[in-house]
Amino acid sequence: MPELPEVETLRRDLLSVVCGRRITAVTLVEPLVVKHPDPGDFVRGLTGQTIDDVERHAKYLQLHLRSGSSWVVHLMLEGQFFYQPSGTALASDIKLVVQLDDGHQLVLRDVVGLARTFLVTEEELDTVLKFDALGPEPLEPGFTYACFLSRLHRRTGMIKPLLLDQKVIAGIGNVYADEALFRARLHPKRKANTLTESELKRLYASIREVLQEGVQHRGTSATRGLYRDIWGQKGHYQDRLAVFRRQGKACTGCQGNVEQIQVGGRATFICPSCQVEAVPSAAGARGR
DNA sequence: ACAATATCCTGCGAGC
DNA sequence: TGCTCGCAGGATATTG
Repeated sequence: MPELPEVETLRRDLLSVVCGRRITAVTLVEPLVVKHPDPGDFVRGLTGQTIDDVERHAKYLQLHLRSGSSWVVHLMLEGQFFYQPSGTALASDIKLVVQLDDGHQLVLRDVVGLARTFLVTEEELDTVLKFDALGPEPLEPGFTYACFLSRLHRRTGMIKPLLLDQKVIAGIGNVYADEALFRARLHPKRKANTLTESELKRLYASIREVLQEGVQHRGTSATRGLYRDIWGQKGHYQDRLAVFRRQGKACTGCQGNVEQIQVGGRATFICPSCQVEAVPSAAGARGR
């Protein structure tokens, strides 16, 4: 499941190869992956376009086209996006093949069938994709501690589901939410409005750290559907995970073992001794 | 407005 | 062995 670090890795690699490339042909194998506009208009609109830039918004990849429109891809749980020589034998579950004028093809693959793609105008980025509703980018300079606090202001829900909410903060998924909460020594079921100032500071720093490290190590390939980069290579952050999918294994910070629990309907991994659910009783637990 | 839950989809592991 | 069942999980819709 590609999250911010994985999609950011895809973005950077893509940027290095597709800028200025013209799309010479589009083969839509599975029309259901196109959510906007209708499949025919998608193929006609994409064909002949030149790619000028690649951006990321939360877990969306946005390929800017010279027309001013954008080709947007969301990989959801198991989507893969490859850049490979044209004519490379196609794997199973290929949804879309886009030929470029450099003798390469961009391939969208997805076993589960939840990945989705769009061709949108500048205006439709907000009306169709709701980009304007996305929370702040946690690795951007604008994501200050004050910004982080404002996103959690008066929120009463459990902290982990809030971290997963793309409208609260953009780009965090199940892997990095668990890693950030472990690093901050916070139980995922803690209510946001019960977090103390020191806890909030720890969480803010931890979110940035785990995402930065994830990017540095080119993402995590430990999950179902194995994340791969545009060349088909794995990331390396799975070797550094402290809790995610490490149930039964030794905690990296104490003598205990990692456990798996359910939080908000999601599999969640914690060290029960490092991450206690109780609210600290000492002073400083001012509500937010 | 917010919180909580169901739904989508397919492969896979557990259990019988 | 082969079947069923439940789970995985990001985004979205729905319900409270």
